[in-house]
Amino acid sequence: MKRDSRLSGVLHVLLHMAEAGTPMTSDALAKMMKTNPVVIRRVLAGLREHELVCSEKGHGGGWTLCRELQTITLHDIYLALNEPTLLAMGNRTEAPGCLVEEAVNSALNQAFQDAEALLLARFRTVTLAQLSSDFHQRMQARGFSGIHEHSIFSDNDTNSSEE
Amino acid sequence: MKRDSRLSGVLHVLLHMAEAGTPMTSDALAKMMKTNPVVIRRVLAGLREHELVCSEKGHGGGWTLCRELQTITLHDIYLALNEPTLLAMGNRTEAPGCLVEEAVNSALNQAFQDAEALLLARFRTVTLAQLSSDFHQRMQARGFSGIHEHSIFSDNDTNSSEE
DNA sequence: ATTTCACGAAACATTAATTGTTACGAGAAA
DNA sequence: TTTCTCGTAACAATTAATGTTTCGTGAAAT
Repeated sequence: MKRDSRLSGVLHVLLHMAEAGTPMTSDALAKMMKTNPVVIRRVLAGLREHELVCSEKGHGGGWTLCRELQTITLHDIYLALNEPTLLAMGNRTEAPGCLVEEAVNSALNQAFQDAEALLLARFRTVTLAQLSSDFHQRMQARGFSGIHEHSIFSDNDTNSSEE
Repeated sequence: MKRDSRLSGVLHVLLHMAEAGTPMTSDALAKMMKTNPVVIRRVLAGLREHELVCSEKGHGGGWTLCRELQTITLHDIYLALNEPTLLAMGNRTEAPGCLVEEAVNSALNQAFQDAEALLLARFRTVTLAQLSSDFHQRMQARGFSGIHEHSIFSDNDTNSSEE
């Protein structure tokens, strides 16, 4: 079964937005994520409803974070993504009339619920600020000199194009 | 994202096989699971490779459990299903060149790995014998009198058809 | 022997979910 | 008034999963 990478993708996007300081367009984000601008808008529209990001039209418009990094947890983002499925497995049917099915569901549900609870608990403990801090540490470790250079984020990002 | 219910389904099937005593045909199992006999064969073929079930052709043939219930854990079955994905979410890319991505992956992977480990640990502790025992307790609780009746397993199962 | 029953396996079809794309509208700045 | 950007709906493409058909093989019943 294929894994949903929207949470991972959104985190990537939000951290880049935090670094940018200025609004980032759907086009720019789409290129970073190697996807389509409309897909970016679709996902960020959900975050906007939860007031995690703001969008502005017109010249100089685009997407910005509208809350402090340290106030946004992974759980907030998970909620803003509309609580996507966490586990790839589930029971065949709920509301079974079959006693075998009931016994099976009961055993599996205990395991599934505990795993979900663990994940959500973790999500609550991680803030965007922590991820950002981790990112900056990695930059230090890679010998970033302190002021703007090419390829701050990656060897592939070409957003620091012609200057 | 849709959940994979093969584990749940296989458990259902195996417990019914355990109750039956005699070989069960793919057709009979398919009707129970409201699916196609070929689908049943596909799934059980994997279990056969791991020597959890045996199949026999011809009259009186079908599928039987070939190990004792108490020796089969959910983890054995999970392995026999070829270790299906446990979590519905994953990282956008591994092997990132982007430091933001690295920071994100690192944080998420910790949570994901812990949740997976929890699930697998649980799977190791549960045997088919326990599920079977749970099933029998549920039968008692429903007032099963002790000898064969109609609808042992469910109000829907029509395998105890004309007698 | 022949028929019937059952699995084995490959090829193909269908379905459902996700993702990508196009097109057009509306607001804001240059 | 032109350009930039998001908003939205409709549509297309892709992919994974599931279901179906068909024919082959072995085993038991007749």
